[in-house]
Amino acid sequence: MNEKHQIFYETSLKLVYKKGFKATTMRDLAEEMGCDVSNIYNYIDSKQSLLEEILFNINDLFQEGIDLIRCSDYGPIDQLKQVVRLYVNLSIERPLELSLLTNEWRNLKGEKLELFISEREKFEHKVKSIIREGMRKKVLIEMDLKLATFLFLSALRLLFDKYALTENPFNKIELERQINRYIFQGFTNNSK
Amino acid sequence: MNEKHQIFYETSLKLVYKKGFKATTMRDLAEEMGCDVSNIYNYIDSKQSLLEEILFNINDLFQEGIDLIRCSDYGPIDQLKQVVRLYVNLSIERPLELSLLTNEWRNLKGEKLELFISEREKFEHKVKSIIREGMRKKVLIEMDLKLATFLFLSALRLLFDKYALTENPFNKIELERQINRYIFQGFTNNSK
DNA sequence: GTCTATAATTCGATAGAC
DNA sequence: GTCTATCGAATTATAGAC
Repeated sequence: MNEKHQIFYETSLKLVYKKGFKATTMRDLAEEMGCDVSNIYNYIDSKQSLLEEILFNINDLFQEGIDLIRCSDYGPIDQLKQVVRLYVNLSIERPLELSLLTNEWRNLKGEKLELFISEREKFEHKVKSIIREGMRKKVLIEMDLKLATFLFLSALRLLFDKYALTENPFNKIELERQINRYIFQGFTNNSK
Repeated sequence: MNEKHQIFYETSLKLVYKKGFKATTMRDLAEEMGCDVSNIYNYIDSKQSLLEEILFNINDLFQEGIDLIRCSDYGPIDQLKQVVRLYVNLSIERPLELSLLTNEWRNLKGEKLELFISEREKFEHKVKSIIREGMRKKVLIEMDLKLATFLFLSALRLLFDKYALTENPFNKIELERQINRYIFQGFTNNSK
């Protein structure tokens, strides 16, 4: 990936985030790059391959992250806190890619779509296995495993929205601390 | 809205949910309806107006719901539990519309897009005011108000995904109970 | 690498006969 | 309400000159 490709990659990210993949035309990309439509095909093979590149790049970071966490010596709760950290870090550092990951994957086609879905399930399954272990050890509350995995991940999955465009009031450490307290201790104040 | 319009409306919902609004063509809709493309314009004015109708219909249900909750006599936590119930009910009864609400609103244009965004902010503001009151009364934990609102809503916002396609293991009451416990008491088991 | 020009297709929408 | 036929615009992508 040379320099021009890199510039094109980041320009594409911004535009697709803003307008959506389907609504972003090659002409839009060319205008944003300040070149002709035909030049874009020097950097990529097709519009479709651009989406594939973006989505599988960011997917790789999640898969690497969760694998590192799972082979660590931490207990279930600390492993889940590492998952929180993974999402916080990527949401801050790569908010646009995370947005496309949740909003644009339906635009993949054929075997790429199937591959993506299976990767997504693989990731969820790994998180689920941590939660299952936490329930088995009684450090997490007993509840439907699938629902628990969904609830735990849902807050993290939309986190990018707070960082993709809006300025943010506090630093990464404080954000992580508040999210962890909300998730693990709950919303109700029991300190009284 | 006559009967044919109703059938078309529901057919559109399924197709747009499955393929996305941009990727769903008038020809796709016609094929699914078993009629010609030109017939569709007997039921709607344009493809764009179809999206507007769907999104503002479901938006109205949320606005009515949150307004009813806010003018009730319940305390902050019970009002938030009513918000959970609102999402659970709509996620079960109208999962496709909820999916479009979160995934397709970017495809609105001009003043309709602006209107939608302002409606969305209005709803969030109302939820936020309940949470603010809960923090003031010390029944909710002290934390950044914006982050708290985001975390509370994020789990509810993606709930439709569990009901749009997948079969589900437990009933509405049990689902609501488990979500409430997760949100308000937290993920950690403190019963020991 | 960059442009002009254009192919080949698909899109939303309409006119007009029945 | 339903069809046939089609318009005009927009789309992705390519060929070929420089």
